[in-house]
Amino acid sequence: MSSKAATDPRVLVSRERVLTATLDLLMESGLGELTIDDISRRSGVAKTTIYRHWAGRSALVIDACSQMTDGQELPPDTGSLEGDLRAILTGIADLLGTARWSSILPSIIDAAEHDPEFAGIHSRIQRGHAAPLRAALDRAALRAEIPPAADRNAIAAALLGPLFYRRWFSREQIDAEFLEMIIQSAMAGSQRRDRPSARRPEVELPAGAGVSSRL
Amino acid sequence: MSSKAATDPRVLVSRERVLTATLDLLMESGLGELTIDDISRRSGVAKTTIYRHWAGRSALVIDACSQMTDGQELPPDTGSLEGDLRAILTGIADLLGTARWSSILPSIIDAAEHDPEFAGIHSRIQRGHAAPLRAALDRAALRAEIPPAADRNAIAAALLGPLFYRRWFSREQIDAEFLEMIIQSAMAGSQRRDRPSARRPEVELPAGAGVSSRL
DNA sequence: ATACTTCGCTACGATACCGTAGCGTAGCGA
DNA sequence: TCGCTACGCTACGGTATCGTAGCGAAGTAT
Repeated sequence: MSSKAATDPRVLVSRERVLTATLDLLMESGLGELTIDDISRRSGVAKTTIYRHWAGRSALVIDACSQMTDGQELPPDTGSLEGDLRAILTGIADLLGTARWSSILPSIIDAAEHDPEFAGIHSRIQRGHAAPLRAALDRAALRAEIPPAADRNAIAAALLGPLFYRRWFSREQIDAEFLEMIIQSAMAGSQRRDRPSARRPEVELPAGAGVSSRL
Repeated sequence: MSSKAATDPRVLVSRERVLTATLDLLMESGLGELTIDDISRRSGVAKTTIYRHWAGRSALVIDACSQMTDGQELPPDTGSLEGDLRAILTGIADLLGTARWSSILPSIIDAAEHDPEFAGIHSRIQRGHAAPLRAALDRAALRAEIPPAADRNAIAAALLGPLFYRRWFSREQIDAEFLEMIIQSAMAGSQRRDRPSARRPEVELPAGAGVSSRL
């Protein structure tokens, strides 16, 4: 009773086979097509065993998605903002082309739009791959490469947004020139901008241009 | 036989009620939860009637999504690139906060990831809201506000990407300061960049940083 | 008025997925 | 070796959704 952590190797292999099968199916067919029976067939694990470990489809999917952020590499520190950005964005561009999560994330985002539990998962994933970028921007602020009052969330959006846009919206190729252009743009744009909350309480938009935040 | 276009008012109202109910349900619960029975209940149109007009769920959803791009307004021409961008991005930010499609698009993007038919729909929608921006960039190129050889697709990504990122990825507020920062960044970044295809045939990336395009 | 079309309704059969129960087997730990 | 645990398997009952058939009522056009 002291440790609920599974030590029995049979449990571990069952869990792993199910989770990987879930991610595979999620990548191939999306969240809408995902069924427990398919997972059972694909993983070779009996459906009853799956229900012994997870309460249902929802719990399983959440579990699988949650551990999708594992295996993160530490952010590099090249000594300059430009070098950091180039390294980080190149890595992300790489993931966008190959990694499982670039196929799965749309399902999670869609689910997050309607289900608060998935919104939480997505929020964690989101913070996950923005973290190296935030760290690099913090270092750059310390080195005074960007104004300390600069809105780093906005800069992160200016950097990551275009990449994601190309992967999921315009479906265009991401090449080195594109990355370079994005980096130069963001660095130029970060020079004269203040973080709003540091100066004024809040700025109202003319015509409700805000997003009704669900989280 | 000359005109398949429905003139019978009963057909028209049936079609419209079904389509709007479909979009409503799509917005509320997403594509994964959408069923014909729900659409029938919500619209008040009998299920059999729905099947008289559409071959199945897929055809109906595609039809509904296709006409989501209608009602597009003409892009303004303020005379300067900066003015055009401000007007266009403000409008998009507005839509992101209120319009139906900002809730539905994630479902379409997710479906596009696995279904080529949805990929086509998404492609059309995508071109739809990038069109005013492209027109503005073309005008700016004619006025030599940006280099004629500038990669306008990349600039569009640098402008739209951050907005979409805030709406669906980071789920942060989009305020006027953010828009201004994005506009300034993109305009600065657009000054020294060439359109790759206009100079060299194609550039290979060092480490497969490209997106395996499905379309 | 009358012929034609469309609709709503009920009732189906078929299929798929859910989640559970029971039983025998095989692997694990002491 | 010997309990204990987890597993696979089969078989369920329940539910939801699909897509279709048939019929009478209501609307449309001429």
